[in-house]
Amino acid sequence: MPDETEHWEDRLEQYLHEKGLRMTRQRQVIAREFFAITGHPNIDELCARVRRADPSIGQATVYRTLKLFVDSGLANQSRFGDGPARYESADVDHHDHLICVDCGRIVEFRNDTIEKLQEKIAASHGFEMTDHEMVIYGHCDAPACVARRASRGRD
Amino acid sequence: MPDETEHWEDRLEQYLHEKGLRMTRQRQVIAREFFAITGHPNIDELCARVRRADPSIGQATVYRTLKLFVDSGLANQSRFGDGPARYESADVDHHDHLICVDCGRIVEFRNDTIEKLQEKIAASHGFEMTDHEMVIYGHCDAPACVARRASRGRD
DNA sequence: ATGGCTGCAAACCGTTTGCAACTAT
DNA sequence: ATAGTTGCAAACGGTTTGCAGCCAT
Repeated sequence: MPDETEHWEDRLEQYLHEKGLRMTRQRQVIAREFFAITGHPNIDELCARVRRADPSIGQATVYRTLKLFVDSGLANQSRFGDGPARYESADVDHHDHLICVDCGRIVEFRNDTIEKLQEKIAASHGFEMTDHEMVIYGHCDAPACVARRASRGRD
Repeated sequence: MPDETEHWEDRLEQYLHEKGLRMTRQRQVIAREFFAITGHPNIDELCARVRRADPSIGQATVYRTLKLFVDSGLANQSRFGDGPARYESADVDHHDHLICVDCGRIVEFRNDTIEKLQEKIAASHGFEMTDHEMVIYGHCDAPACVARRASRGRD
């Protein structure tokens, strides 16, 4: 189990060293921008941010670097519905997602009862659980969403 | 709530009629093939089967027809990991999926405690749940998978 | 100097769409 | 007759990849 208290700088450096890979200016910039974001950026959003810091960085490099982060365990990839892949730092505890089908707001939650049940369910079917995804879709209580729903209901 | 005891023939016909749409030879063939499958076919697999029955049916029609089934509530779409969309008949009770990361085997399960917890979690965050997806990934106990894992563990 | 890394553009793959011909109503 | 439907092929959007040059080691 990785030491979650280490900073991503050290963890990334260590991973690169282990694998004989190299720390580059691009990887530094992408990592700095990525780990500064609290949220679930997709590649386009990340690309925009990265390019504000260094416009010369190509989209392909951002794709390749995020894949590197996922492989190294520094980031997690999620897919919500049909949309593009979204990423988040893995330096926090595991959690699942709640998504508003109206405004796209993403809320994180964690429920230990469900986590434990998942293990149990997997085991009862002869599976050794390695991972899981859980996304709940619904209408959130943001004023704009409630209003939109009310006016649609009237039609 | 739709009457689950009606056959898909009637439900489809009713939906088409409601929406002013038409029953065509292609839709009949695709529906017959789709509802005869127990499993989670993707478009390619379905297409292959449909074309065995009628080689003149185009892939686009299969895509459009499955979308129709989903819109009508006759089918559910799922996405597992990165792969293509998979479909299954909605004429059975809701369930979630357990997928073997080694062989791709898909096992269905249902757990009412989790279902109820999901509602509660959504509500506690001010969401009105409309849907949810839950996929557990793991290593299954099929002999081939156990063997593969054992030999990989030795490396 | 070596071999990993980069940006670019082209390829890829699942899916959607424009179109002219066709067909269920 | 009307308007929905079809097959085809082209377009699409997100992602990956081949390549020639670049740069960290």
